[in-house]
Amino acid sequence: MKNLVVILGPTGVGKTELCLTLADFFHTPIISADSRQMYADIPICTAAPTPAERARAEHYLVGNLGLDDYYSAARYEEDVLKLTEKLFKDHDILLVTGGSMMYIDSLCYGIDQIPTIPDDIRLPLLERYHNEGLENLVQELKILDPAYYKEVDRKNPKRVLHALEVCYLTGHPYSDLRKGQKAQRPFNIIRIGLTRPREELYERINRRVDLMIENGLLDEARRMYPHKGLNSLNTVGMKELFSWMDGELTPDGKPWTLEFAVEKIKQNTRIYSRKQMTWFKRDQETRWFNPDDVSAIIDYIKEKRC
RNA sequence: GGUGUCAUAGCUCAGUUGGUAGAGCAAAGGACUGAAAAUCCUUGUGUCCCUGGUUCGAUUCCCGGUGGCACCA
Repeated sequence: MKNLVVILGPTGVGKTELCLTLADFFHTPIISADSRQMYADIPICTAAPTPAERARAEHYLVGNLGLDDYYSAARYEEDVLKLTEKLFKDHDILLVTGGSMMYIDSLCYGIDQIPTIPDDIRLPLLERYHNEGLENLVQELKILDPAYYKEVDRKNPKRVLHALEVCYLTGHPYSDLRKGQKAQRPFNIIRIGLTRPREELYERINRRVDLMIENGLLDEARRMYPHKGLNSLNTVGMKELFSWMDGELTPDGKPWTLEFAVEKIKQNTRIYSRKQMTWFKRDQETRWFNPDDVSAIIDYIKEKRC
């Protein structure tokens, strides 16, 4: 039996460093579970493993996408399953690490088969949303998929729009395709969560943002600025710097300063880390550790591996 | 030193013609099935600067004090 060790946790907790240690100890490659580190052009912003770090272990799914490549949790599931099939030929243990909650869950538990929405369906709906507002579309969903209408967050445009997209594309209610069944994997999954006292985590996040600035985050943002509309750049660390470059106004009516933008990056990263914890906490199969407690983590992996 | 003005939530400020107060931001909690670092929801008790006075009742009016700011010396 093969083992997939999934190391998850909030941003900045110390996943990268721990995983390099584990990869060295167990002689395994590292598969990233980070939806933003996949984009090759924003390594500083996403705190992607550096060339030096990548030299210490084989890395997969880092810097493998262009800014306007389409990607999704479903593709991630598919890509990693293919990858593990190949890598398990030479390894009994593989490491997966990252903080993208939905990617990790789609890998561990599967995701329903729902077709990818082509632009000729997506774009007109988006336009209708901008012109007509959300309420019209919600009413339409009520007709096309009354079951989903009941449970969906009707104030969340992304949810409502996606449900409609699926209805239009397939001709069936979106809820018919939402099976929510847990997938069986041909390998043993060991889920390890990393956490720290909140104050400590926040300090690490703040420090890391300062380091990013020192390491050239501004240049990275300037290079990306021409593409700022892309989803891949709707990312903490880029969007705040774009706001600063655009001279956006703060709540009290003054233009953003660089200092303000940096504070916002820190703040939004902290908020993001909390959202990650909210998601991760509810999973019952995750065992939690402090990332500094390396020997306990190694012992746990040894105990759980098949 | 004199005159004026301000002092209310972690911050910026509303407000109460006298019946103990509310916005934005921050902060915290939550949701989450193909754009997820996205998107969305919920949560507001604080010596209303301090002492005294008037009043049934003062954060609100009055005297004094303290601190900030402005102007005059």
